[in-house]
Amino acid sequence: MDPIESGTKTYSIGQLAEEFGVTSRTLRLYEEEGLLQPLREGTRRIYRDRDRVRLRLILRGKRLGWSLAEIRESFDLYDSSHGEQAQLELMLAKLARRRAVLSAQKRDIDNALADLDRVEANAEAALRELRSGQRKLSHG
Amino acid sequence: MDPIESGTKTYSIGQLAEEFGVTSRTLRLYEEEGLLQPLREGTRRIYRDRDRVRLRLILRGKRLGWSLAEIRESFDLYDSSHGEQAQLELMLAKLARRRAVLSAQKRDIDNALADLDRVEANAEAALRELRSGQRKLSHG
DNA sequence: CCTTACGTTTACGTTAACGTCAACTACTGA
DNA sequence: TCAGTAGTTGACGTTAACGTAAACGTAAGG
Repeated sequence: MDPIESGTKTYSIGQLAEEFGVTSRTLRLYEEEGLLQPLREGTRRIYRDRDRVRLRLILRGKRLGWSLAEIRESFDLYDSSHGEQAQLELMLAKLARRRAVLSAQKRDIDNALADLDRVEANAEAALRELRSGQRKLSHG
Repeated sequence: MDPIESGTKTYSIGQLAEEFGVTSRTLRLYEEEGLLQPLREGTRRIYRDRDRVRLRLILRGKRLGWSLAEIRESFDLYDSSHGEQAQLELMLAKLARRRAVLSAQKRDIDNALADLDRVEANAEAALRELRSGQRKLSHG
């Protein structure tokens, strides 16, 4: 069985931390907050691939400016796709909210990028000015 | 002069706070942090349209998860498009960094939206299941 | 003149997301 | 056997971004 590494690799806290560029303190905090659930081998934490997937999602959430509470909420959403009717309907509502926020955020980014474009064009023009001036000088 | 309100309207701290859904404490903090520079009328703060523009940018930054320090840095970038050569080149480098971060953030959002799609589809399928079950029941 | 509304500064309180340190355990290689 | 490395659980420290409260000033209205 398991001829080519069927994805059952495990990781120590140090390995995982290093791989994702965080500290072990951070991983323990995420566990306290219910965002990660590594196995235990005695007292040591054992992280599996599913934990890596979660961690990836956590860090993506952070890059989007979410709090740990919001990230946990999103996990709860993802996990509860099989409930009763009221549950599911509430979930769909929450998903819609998230979608709206994300879309707005996307618009914000596009606007910010457009601003960047303008400022960058200005700066480049100013630079060209300066350099053409320099050329004249060195040829004078 | 000023026949149709040429954009010289001013605002008290309370008005501005209310309009943008923040507290006056927040506006004072932003001022302390160098993000806003309202005029003074005696001791009272007088906000002009340029302050509203700034505030709008500040709040956009916050929605993107930026710290106040990062927001101020972006203002500094925008304001310093006319410096000497070294300045301008440094600025272009910083702009490139920002652009990269924003683009990455945009990819993150797209991925998050795709995840939402999947979860939402699941939930809707589950709901349809439940409802079709209900229909059977009420027709039995 | 007195209250009410709105503003001011100063300063301490609070929450999130970690950093840092201490004291301890467990395994490993020389 | 002992040093070194990596892990563990507390617990206290720190920074950012405000909230909150105290003590005071000022203009308007009854």
